[in-house]
Amino acid sequence: MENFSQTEENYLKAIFKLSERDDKPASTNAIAGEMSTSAASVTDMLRRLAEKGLIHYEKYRGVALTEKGSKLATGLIRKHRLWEVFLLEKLRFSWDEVQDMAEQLEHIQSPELVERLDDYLGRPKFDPHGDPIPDADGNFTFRKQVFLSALNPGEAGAVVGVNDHSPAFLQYLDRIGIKLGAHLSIAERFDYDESVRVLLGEANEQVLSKKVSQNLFIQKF
Amino acid sequence: MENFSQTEENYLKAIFKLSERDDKPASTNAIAGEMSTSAASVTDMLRRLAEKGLIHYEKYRGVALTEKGSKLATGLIRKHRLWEVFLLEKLRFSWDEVQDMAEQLEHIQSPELVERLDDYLGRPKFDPHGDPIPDADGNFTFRKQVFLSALNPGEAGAVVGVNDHSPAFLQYLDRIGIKLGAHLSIAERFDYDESVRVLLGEANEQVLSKKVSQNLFIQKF
DNA sequence: TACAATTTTTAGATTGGTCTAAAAATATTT
DNA sequence: AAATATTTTTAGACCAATCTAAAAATTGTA
Ligand SMILES: [Mn+2]
Ligand SMILES: [Mn+2]
Ligand SMILES: [Mn+2]
Ligand SMILES: [Mn+2]
Repeated sequence: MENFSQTEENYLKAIFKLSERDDKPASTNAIAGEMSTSAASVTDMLRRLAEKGLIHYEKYRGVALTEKGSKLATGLIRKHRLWEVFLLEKLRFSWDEVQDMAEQLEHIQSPELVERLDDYLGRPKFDPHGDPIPDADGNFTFRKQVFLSALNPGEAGAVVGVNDHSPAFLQYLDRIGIKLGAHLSIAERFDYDESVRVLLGEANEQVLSKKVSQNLFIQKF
Repeated sequence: MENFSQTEENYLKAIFKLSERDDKPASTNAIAGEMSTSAASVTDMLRRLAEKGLIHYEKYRGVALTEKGSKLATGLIRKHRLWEVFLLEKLRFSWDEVQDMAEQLEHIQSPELVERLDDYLGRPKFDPHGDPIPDADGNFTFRKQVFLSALNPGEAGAVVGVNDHSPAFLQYLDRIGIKLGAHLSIAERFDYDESVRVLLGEANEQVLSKKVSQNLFIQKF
């Protein structure tokens, strides 16, 4: 397999993420936003990625990954998430600290290393944020989950993932005692601001804002 | 601390290695050889590195690292060797496989990661090839060692390092049963081709070529 | 449907890293 | 010391990745 630059790889990941989000071609502007770069730079790069057969690109029409591009992006996500597990499980970093390091580690080129790492970590299926880790063939484990905001009073479930990966949000969750696997049930929903009162575990009651409830993935019991 | 490109970092390492080897300024050609690039490219890069205060550079006079450049190079070597230990000890790679991966991993930017990794590995003082791992302050553990070729018949010691890091040499050592820590003594020296007959451990006798004996570091008993 | 707003692309420039070929400086040999 | 060989630098070019400003295309609205 050819090698690609870290920049090219980051573009592929960005396009993958955007297509996954909306399930339609990613726009130049959206990619520019995701990559914190100018639209002009994106157009340049799209031309190059198309030339290398990594994306389908028609001027003004947005872009989608080709099979090849998709395989590559999935591989990057696999590496990113495995390294996150390593940093958390083995080096004892917390879930709000791993992003920047994984962002670099995902570009290490060595198929053998990825497989050994996967083995060493016990072939985890999810990363520290609850995101699925694709297997070596690029298959994601699917999990039935809903936003906390979609639960009705009386319903209960386990926290299985976060939608917002920002350190600020993750640290907030640490602070109020919510971590992956935590059990909770909806005690009350306030129409006023769409906040919810939840019972966490046995005896910990908290009111969570609408924003928070829209960023927590719950697997219903 | 500013960040430098992987290329700049690799140049610093090359210069460090060359200065260490001869203890005098590194020449443009020597660096070009080390980096597998043209002398013209090296001259270009030297100008840039000098501008950034990483090297002392006078046209036609060769180059030496500044304090700043030396600190940086030492940090890279620290990372490189720690990652090698990780790959060997944790991921079970062999000593002839780790070079390429460590060459990439050494560029991961995160001081915290290095320290955690060091901790995780039990603060090793030497890497899988017997090379000393500098501590966080850049201090190398010094070890009294000689080339096997410098030993006389009757003398004995332990193999503590290799001078040649090529997979071919390391695989050869694996093949004839020499690994770090192995005990050996000189049974006989042949003037004809400067090869030596050594006793390895209890009962394993081998004749080693001049070339091999010049690439093994021995700590005398 | 025409005009305005927005998005996207193009044009032209810059920086880092590389190359080959030629010129200049240094080192070696006679 | 002069001639020759070697090393190093310069000149000029190329590619990847980026930028700003301007032009072109598309989309939304009156
Ligand atoms: Mn990345
Ligand atoms: Mn994650
Ligand atoms: Mn390297
Ligand atoms: Mn080593």
